[in-house]
Amino acid sequence: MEKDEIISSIILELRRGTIILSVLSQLDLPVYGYNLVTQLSEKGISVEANTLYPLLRRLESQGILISQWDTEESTKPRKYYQKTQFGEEIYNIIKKHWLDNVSIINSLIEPEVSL
Amino acid sequence: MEKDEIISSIILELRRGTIILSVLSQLDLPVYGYNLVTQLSEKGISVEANTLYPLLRRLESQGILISQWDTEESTKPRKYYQKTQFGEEIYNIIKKHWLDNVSIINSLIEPEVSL
DNA sequence: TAATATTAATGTGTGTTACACACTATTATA
DNA sequence: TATAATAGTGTGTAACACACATTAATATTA
Repeated sequence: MEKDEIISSIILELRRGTIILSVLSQLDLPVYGYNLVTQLSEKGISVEANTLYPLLRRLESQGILISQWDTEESTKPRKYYQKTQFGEEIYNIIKKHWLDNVSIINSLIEPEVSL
Repeated sequence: MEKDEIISSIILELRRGTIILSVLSQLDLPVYGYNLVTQLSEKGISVEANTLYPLLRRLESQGILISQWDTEESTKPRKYYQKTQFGEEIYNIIKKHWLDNVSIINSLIEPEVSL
């Protein structure tokens, strides 16, 4: 296994799990999948479309999101997702976990934070 | 799937990947596995021993760590791990990725950061 | 003191889960 | 007619949890 492979596999694991957080953060208003990809990409988070679509479906099956087809517009049919109230609840919980975890890890990797 | 299951599975994914970072952060000096578990636990990171041991071996097989048995002491034999120079390099790279990623995600989940 | 339980320390094996990657499919638009 | 927009499926991989095994030292109790 080469250096680049090693690094990218570790980076992959690092990003893993944070995708849900990123996605949920964008769903205050209804957004469709393809738009999420570009939107997140613009903000520095690169998510594969073929990762995102199953993720959205999974979150919907868990009751975190609901979706609605929009076939009215003069464009390809789009499936808009938004958080349910349950999803909002979940989002706040994992957001807290994230922030806690970040501060713990940051204190581990940068012991000379203070002053 | 119940609420608690959903949450803990998401949290699991969130923690996943950060374990390597946490572990590497503790290996400036040689440390043995069991000690890592307790040490990280004290600092707020709970890692299962049966997660850690394979992880350490994996990192060693990738050249990130080297190990050395200590059978001299009047205790059970301990396998001490420390970063190689390559490991140090990798650590710095993924640390940077982590910090970048954290700031991106934090800006996503807390749009009202400034001032 | 002897017997036993607990802690310290490392290890293996299996199942689950999410992500990447490759692919298909359809409709607008350039 | 080709490319972008939009959604989907299927397979492989890799890491983690969980359960279990093993040995040696220490603590507890008989």
